[in-house]
Amino acid sequence: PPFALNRKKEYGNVNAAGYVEWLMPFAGEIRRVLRDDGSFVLDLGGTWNKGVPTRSLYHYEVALALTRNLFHLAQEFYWYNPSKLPSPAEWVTVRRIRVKDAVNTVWWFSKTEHPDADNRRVLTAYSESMEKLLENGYKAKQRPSGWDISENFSRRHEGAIPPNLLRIANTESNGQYQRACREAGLKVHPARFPYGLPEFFVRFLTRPGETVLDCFAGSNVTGRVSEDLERRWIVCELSEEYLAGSRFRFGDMAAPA
DNA sequence: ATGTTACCCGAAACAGAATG
DNA sequence: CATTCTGTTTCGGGTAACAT
Repeated sequence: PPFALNRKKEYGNVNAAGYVEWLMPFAGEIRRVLRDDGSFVLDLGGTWNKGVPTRSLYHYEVALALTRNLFHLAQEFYWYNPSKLPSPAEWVTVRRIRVKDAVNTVWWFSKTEHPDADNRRVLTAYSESMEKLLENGYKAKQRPSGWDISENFSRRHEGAIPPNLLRIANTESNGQYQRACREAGLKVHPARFPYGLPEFFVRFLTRPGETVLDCFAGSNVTGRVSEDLERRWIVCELSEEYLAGSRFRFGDMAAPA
């Protein structure tokens, strides 16, 4: 959904005060259509209290409200976008009393305590040092921190289990969607997901043939990802112009209706 | 009193082209 | 094929000046 930014984007943002009240009706409907073992993933960027260099707690208020009686919090993730600009400028680059804000919280909610999930679908390559460790062997013993590390630790699996910090740069500049929008004179959506973000959660939390819903679709990266991963998908978007542009993600180069 | 616009400030990543 | 270069992108904030 749109974040509670002080500087509004062209699609219009909601203020931090009242954000929970605004979001709750959507959350209720999402719960209604969600399978019992389904997941609800919510990407919420942070924001600042107007006029002062202190942080709003609105995204935590959202999490508290949603876990009161609608959802369980399965896990929280952080999307780290290393290519974020050093902003907000007033506090970060002018007065230099804060550092740049480069993570979004991504809340993973579920209807029951055991949503369908499998981290073997999102394994990553082993790090260089883990590769060395697997090559040279590993001495099983109790570590100083108290961890009991067994021989099993030197077994090579299919890959490394990812952390809940997702490092995904958002720098795409010349994709099919952007080029086609420019040619057609349609506005490029000003806040798109990098492909890898929805990809991670669709892989992790759904299986082929299952259905993904994005009710704040924007330029429909989620739909494109779901299509590629052979999931069924349904998206909603308020702006017909963004929806028209999103058709370019599917090779539909005809002038959108 | 309230809304609008211009201005200011700056770091890193990455795709794709060019070069070695 | 590996490296280097080029162009483009990124869910901002306050403030001053001006308009309604």
